[in-house]
Amino acid sequence: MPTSVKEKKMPVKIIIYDDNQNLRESLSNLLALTGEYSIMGSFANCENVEAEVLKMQPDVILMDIDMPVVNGIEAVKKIRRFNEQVQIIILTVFDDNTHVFEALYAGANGYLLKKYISDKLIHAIQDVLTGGAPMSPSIARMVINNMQQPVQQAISKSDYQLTSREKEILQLLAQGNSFKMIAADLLISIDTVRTHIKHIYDKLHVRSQIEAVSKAINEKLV
Amino acid sequence: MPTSVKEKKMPVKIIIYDDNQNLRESLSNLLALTGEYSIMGSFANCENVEAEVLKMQPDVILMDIDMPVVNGIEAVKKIRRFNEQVQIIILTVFDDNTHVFEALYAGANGYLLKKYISDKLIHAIQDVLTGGAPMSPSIARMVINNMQQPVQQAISKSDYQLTSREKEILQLLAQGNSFKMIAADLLISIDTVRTHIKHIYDKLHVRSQIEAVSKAINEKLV
DNA sequence: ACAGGTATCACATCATTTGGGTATTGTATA
DNA sequence: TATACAATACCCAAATGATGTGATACCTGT
Repeated sequence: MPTSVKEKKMPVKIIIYDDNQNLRESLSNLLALTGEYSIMGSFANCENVEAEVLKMQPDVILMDIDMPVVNGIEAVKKIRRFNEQVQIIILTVFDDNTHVFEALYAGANGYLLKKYISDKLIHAIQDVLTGGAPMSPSIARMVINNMQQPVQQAISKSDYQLTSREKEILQLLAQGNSFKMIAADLLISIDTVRTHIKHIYDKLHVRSQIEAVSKAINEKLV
Repeated sequence: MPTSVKEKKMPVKIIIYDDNQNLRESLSNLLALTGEYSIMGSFANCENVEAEVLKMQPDVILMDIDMPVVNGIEAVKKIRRFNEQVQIIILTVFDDNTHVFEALYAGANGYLLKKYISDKLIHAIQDVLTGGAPMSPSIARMVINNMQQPVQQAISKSDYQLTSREKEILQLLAQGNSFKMIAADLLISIDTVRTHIKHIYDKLHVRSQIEAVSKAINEKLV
């Protein structure tokens, strides 16, 4: 968890990257109104993002995605190579899967659609500073759907009615143990292991160790 | 994306599950104030959740987690077996990883901490109905951190300097093919397959098929 | 032209796995 | 109580895999 809770008094240092000059000025004005934020700089592109971040040591960066020369996602990656602390909020018009996930994978802390700026930006900045991750609701939905996918496969998947002993043995097998090692582990004879494994093969409709392990791991049976 | 946009006029049908009677009444009152919501029912436990949801066909369900008999996460799973449309918002005091992910995996659409109910509940209900996923900011942060993990593993992962032929053979092996089948597939002799596999074992530091396949799949080499 | 790496093939030996069986015990259940 | 199933154990014969040693051929870079 980030540890960027500000001490009182100290204004929050912010840098803005966006190629639209009007927007940069609007943001600066909006943030200046509160008196709690100090705009260290605002830039139309990310050509010198590393130097700028290093020099100004901002607490928060507001980052557009679609900019000339270096796009915002690349810029986030560059920043994250040397700075894990700064809170980065993406401000963009893109609400498609690709942009959202690339940005979050790259290391962004929040993702706010531009249409919500006037409503939510101040709140979003407070969120990231207190360890939250502000996202427009539609973005959050995409993220959740993304994490649910593998599970929905899991739900539809049958478990082949393996007994608990058989699951145990399949698990040991999938971890790379030989019959002999499994027998030693479970304190039973190797022939018993063989019998269980024969039953497992029958139930999984496979004919060898390798097929069983492959199927077990791929279908997350273990 | 969900298609539960309500037509005007029709009030939004809501069911509440929470074992705290005071909270159930507070929620009902809060929602009744606006006149846009119709509380179809509120229950202290999920014993008959399936029948209730089937009968009342709610648009939104507000679900506590910690309830006697059937907990909220199990209830979400039960509901999702027959109803994909209803929007489920978890209302809970739990903000730990386990509860959050289990709930979202189970099929919840939003996750709101109880301390934010007065501030955010109305908004959260609007969110889920318009395809959003309301989450408390700290919850969103957990979700994002979770999705960033696998990538960081991926980056640090070594490739053991396998040649392309070796990777090809390892892949076929991990799909459950015997040496014989691999040889037939690649139109080479079984002894050649053996040799490649010997080299693979050396490079992966393993001594058997299963160990190699287990390592390959778990480290996403294939 | 030579060294190093890759891909190919062969032979031999020993260990492990597989595919048929059969059988005993205990537990749960119709 | 009779039946079914899970877990245990054993046997035999055949297939497959593990390991070592050696060899040929083709690139690539020096």
